[in-house]
Amino acid sequence: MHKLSSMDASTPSHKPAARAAQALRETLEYDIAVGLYPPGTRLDEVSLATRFQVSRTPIREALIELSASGLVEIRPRRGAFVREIGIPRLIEMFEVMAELEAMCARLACRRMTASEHEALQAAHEACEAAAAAGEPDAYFHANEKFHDAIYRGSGNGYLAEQARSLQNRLKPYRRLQLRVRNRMGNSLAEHQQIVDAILAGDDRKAEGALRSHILIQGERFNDFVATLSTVGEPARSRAG
Amino acid sequence: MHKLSSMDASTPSHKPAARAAQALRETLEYDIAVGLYPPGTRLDEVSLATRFQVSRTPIREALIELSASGLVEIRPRRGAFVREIGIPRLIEMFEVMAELEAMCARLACRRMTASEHEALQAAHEACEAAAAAGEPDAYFHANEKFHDAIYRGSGNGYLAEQARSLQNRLKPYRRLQLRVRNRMGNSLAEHQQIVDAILAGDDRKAEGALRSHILIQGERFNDFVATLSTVGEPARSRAG
DNA sequence: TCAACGGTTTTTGTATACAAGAGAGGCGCG
DNA sequence: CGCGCCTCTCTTGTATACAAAAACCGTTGA
Repeated sequence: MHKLSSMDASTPSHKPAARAAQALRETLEYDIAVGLYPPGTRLDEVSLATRFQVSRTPIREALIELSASGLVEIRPRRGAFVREIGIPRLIEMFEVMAELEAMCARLACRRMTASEHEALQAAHEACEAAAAAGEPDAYFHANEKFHDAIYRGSGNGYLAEQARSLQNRLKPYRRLQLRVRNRMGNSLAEHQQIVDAILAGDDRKAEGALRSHILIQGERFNDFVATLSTVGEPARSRAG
Repeated sequence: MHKLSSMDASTPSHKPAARAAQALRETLEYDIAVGLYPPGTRLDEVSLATRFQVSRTPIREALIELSASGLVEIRPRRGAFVREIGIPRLIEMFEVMAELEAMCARLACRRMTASEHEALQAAHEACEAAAAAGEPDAYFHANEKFHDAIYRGSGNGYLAEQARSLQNRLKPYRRLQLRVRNRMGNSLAEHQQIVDAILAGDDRKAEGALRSHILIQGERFNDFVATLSTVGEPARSRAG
């Protein structure tokens, strides 16, 4: 192939990549997530093509994939823009996320196998370790695995996929609010309740615990952005 | 057979289409839904290009969009195939659909406006009319509008989008099972209960009614395919 | 001075050309 | 006669070329 070496400069992983477009999509996802391309940014095809040393074709394909996943918006004959999610929409997404996770928890109570129970506990302990060490990044990753263990435990592969996808979509925002004072400790306590409920098979309790666990995140995020009210809004400049 | 001279020959709508790729996607969605391309079919790019009188480029873009929505699967260097959903996966999807709709109902109880109440009742009456006339197709469309009224009533735009998207994905299967004996009448009765609960603001009841309304569909579908067990499977003949 | 108009330029969308991997089939070998 | 390898073809994936639409910008007229 060509010099793909430069192209994953910003991605942590670097696979051979059967199709360049797919690798490009992942790279762009990452770059958008970390803020290299802030919301509202126009993603110029030729600039991206020159940056990644490929032609416009795979760039376009990657942008189309991103638009399907909702990360960018393609306006006909106008180009691709990093989608601005806006606080109201974000709250809506957290609301849905809460319900998906609650559903996972409910199903997990009835369907989890013994080995899945172990995996859940292991993930929980990893969270404890990260929290004890006071490392937000480590906690963030352990937290992802914790939730993923519940998704898997739902015994519903489609549900797990959807949950994972939305979790991924909300990732940058969840990450932000982890910095809120004592959020890590509270999160861990909530995890403990969730684990207890699931292991006890109490589906009502597990469902409720997980739902509020997520809703709290949404609310905390809401508080958080309220603090930065002047910073959160100017992105809306497109309306002119 | 090949003389589908105009490309939207099989689509009901015909817009000018800013991008051909998007129109192509809709056409292919429709064609797959109605069974023109059964599950497992390989979607050859050049064949599609000649059929639609365009080059491979917009075809590829349409296929990528379809793969993102899950309708087709793109295997690297192998081509695009109409995705075989398989009964287990389908049941999983119905399970998620039930939860999404239940959530819509719950939220709708608290958030629906007066005009949305009217819209819901109007949609319900349209269903009654179609059922009275004994027209499954008309009922199918009225039913879609009925459910959409609830999605909208949830006051959660993201949720509504997701619900609509999944409903669309399940459309062909729901349509199938409408033919089951007396399903239309039962469906209507369930609708009545849902409307009553929502108008009364009884979120628990509405949630439960809508959830079982969908789950019943899934079960009926399961029964239905069980009947055709010999017909449902042969698509897996790749090994042959 | 401002607004509307027309040409120019940039950028998207599509078509075509080219490269490379995957599969089929034939050939040789065991 | 069966198995494996090699070649050849067919298809996908990418690059480039071209068309058309939209943005840009200066001009012109009121």
